[in-house]
Amino acid sequence: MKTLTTQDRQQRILDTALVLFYNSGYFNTSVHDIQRAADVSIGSIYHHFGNKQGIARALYHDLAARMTEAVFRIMEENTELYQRGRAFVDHLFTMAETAPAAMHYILYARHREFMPGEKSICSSKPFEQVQQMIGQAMDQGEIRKLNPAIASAALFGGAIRLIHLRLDGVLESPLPGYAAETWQCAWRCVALP
Amino acid sequence: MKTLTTQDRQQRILDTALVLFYNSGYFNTSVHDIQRAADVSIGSIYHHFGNKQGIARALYHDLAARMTEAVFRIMEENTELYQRGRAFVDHLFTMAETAPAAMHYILYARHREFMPGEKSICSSKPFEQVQQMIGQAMDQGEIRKLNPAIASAALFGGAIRLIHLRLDGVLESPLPGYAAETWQCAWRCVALP
DNA sequence: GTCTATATTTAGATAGAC
DNA sequence: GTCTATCTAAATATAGAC
Repeated sequence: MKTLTTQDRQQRILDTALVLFYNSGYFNTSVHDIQRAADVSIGSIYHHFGNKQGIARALYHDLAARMTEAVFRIMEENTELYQRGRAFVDHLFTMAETAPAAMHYILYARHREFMPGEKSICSSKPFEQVQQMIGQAMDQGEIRKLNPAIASAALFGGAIRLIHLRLDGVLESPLPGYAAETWQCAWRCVALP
Repeated sequence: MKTLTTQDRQQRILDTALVLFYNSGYFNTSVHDIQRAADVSIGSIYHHFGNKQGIARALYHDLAARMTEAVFRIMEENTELYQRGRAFVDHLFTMAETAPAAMHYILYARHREFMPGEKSICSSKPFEQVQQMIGQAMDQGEIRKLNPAIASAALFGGAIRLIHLRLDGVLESPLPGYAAETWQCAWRCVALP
């Protein structure tokens, strides 16, 4: 075995918690479960995260930050909404396959139930970026003028729905195979006449 | 005060539990909370529902049955997917306003976390009815040929997304006002060229 | 069927040695 | 910073009178 740095330890606690939350849910996972699975002492967990909520919050901020970064990168690498949205769907679908626990935690978890005071993922940074992106495209005449909420729901609601189905085990094939058709489909909602 | 029949009592337990689950979540609601809020003894609850899961299951079956009935009625009253889907969106949006707790419980709750063995809402009766409805419209040439999962996600993913936003407090206006535009938008995804 | 009182278990959290 | 041992509160569930 090798010795762990403090950072490694913290990360391992988070990684382990994420998987347990994914498999059993936040409330069915005890701090003792995390301690056992991460092979770390319970004292260590409380030292770093204060309490169980602290673990949830740390995870939330980590994953939200990563998502923000991804959206930012996508917006830099593409100029039009059509390309950007497509890249975003690709990103989400890929992530759902490679990091299902993380995807689940971001999209699914009833955060309010265990992180009171934390603002909903729908009001968070990456979500706002996407809204902004759509508003811009509307102003520039790339897409139809629509209620912004309806436009974003129409553009990404289908993809999100498919992710839910996949994470629920209803879809058997990997999501990336659906990305092209999903996006073409969604685009029709907002495309100019 | 008036005396309650056994049925009234059971229903009141369920109604109370639903609201508490909506406000605080299943795991943050204790059986004692339900007992207190419903003004019923804890013995009564255990007598009727066996355990806490029993309450959740009874609620689930009740609400799923009501949803199945609604879908069935909509299918009877309309013949084409365009009308049926529109009526379904209306139904969902109205229900989200008049019975948010019920809507939340159906759409949102992580049922697997507290009702192991129960099949996901996505594999349940009303969901299958909708899938069938779409398949039929595809066969009859009312809509484009698409992967069925993508088609249903495209048609109703946007509406579901808006319901989530509304229940999360992100949308301030009542949903029914969005129904027409939402459905017109969604329909473009599947409309013939 | 309904009630109160109680048993049992387990969770979250802390103390204090190292 | 990490650990073990322990405390305390609360939740699910049961027993048994009415």
